[in-house]
Amino acid sequence: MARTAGSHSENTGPRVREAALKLFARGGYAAVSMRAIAAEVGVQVGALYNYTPDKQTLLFDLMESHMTELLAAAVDDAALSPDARLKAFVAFHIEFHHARPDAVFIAYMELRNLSPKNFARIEALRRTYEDGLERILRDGVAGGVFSVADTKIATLAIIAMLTGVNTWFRAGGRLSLEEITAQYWDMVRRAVK
Amino acid sequence: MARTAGSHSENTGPRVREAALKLFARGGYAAVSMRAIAAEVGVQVGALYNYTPDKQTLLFDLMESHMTELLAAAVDDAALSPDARLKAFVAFHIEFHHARPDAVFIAYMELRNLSPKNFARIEALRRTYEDGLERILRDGVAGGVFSVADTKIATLAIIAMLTGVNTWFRAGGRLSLEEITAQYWDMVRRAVK
DNA sequence: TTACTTTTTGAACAGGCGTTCAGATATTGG
DNA sequence: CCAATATCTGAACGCCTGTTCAAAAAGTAA
Repeated sequence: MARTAGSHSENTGPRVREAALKLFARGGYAAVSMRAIAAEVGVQVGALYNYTPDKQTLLFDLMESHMTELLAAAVDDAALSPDARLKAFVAFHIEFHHARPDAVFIAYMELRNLSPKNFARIEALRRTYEDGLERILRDGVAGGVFSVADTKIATLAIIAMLTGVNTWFRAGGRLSLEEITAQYWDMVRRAVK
Repeated sequence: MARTAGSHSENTGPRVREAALKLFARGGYAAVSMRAIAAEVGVQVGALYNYTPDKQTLLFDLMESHMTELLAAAVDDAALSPDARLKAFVAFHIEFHHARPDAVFIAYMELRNLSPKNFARIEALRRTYEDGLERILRDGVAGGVFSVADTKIATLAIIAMLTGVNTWFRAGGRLSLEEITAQYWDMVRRAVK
């Protein structure tokens, strides 16, 4: 056997990435073999190397895509009030992360499996995202509507708090995501006031 | 060669656990081989099996020890005011976690590598810890000094926020742990007021 | 010294790992 | 229909995996 009927890189490529995303999130990068990814796709292991030069790059590409999408989606309208901008950030962060639990999990858990160079690139993207929130806080402090001792620490604290939702929230539970978002916004708002 | 000069289980046992803790935290459970742990201890791989029946149990024992120590150390004096109790909790959580970054990292990252039964036991311990904080919040709400819409959500939000310190704080940086603790207490206090 | 226990070695087991590549088959364009 | 290209298979490479165990050396107690 060789090329299979209907095979096409436009189909197989995304399916390789989807399978890797799912399996890495479920079992961890180190515990997932290339053969397991191939089996999930329904292909022999050698075929994966048409779509990635190696396993490490496959991981990095997933993380970089996630961070790039995050940055592209995180729009901040500096014309609005700091309060409105912060509220929008809270809602955006919760919603965006909730919609892609696997990518979020990987982006937070598999940093140590990146080569130093790849790690630095992902970290730079993350810092850019954090800077977006810190800018809001700084503007609020400058305008006298927020009161935080250190905007960098408040940034990290807020992001950690919001990202934590992903570790426990499951749709269909006691509260809807909207209710949870409202409560987090309430806590964040008061924490910086 | 066989038994080595000076070898004794009271020495080797703890060193096996220390090596496993360090290497699991650094590289992840799945990526760390028993041979790597043995090399860190300075022993051949077979010797490890005098100290653990298998790799999985070694991981579980590390996590269970950590959670047990956490629960033993987290004392809450219900005679104090909710405010004082919450402040003590914040300081305790930051300090306790800061003192054992490897164990904390493992306890949060390697849950998926536990067998279902072991996972359930660790989760029960974690829930017990969370319940301690929630009790403080509930008492504060009942006494009218705290105002939170949902004590369970506030519990999870606060713990996520505090645990986040471990991901970025390094001694010798811009701020001391005491200053950071003060700022987090400030944010937590206002978030529940 | 002797008998016994504790601890470690070193080799072995069966199987899994990431990666490579020649060759085979399917698709595409002329 | 034919030639060129895209895609996949299947086998192989050297190496690493968790675990087991007989044998050997060190420690202990009489």
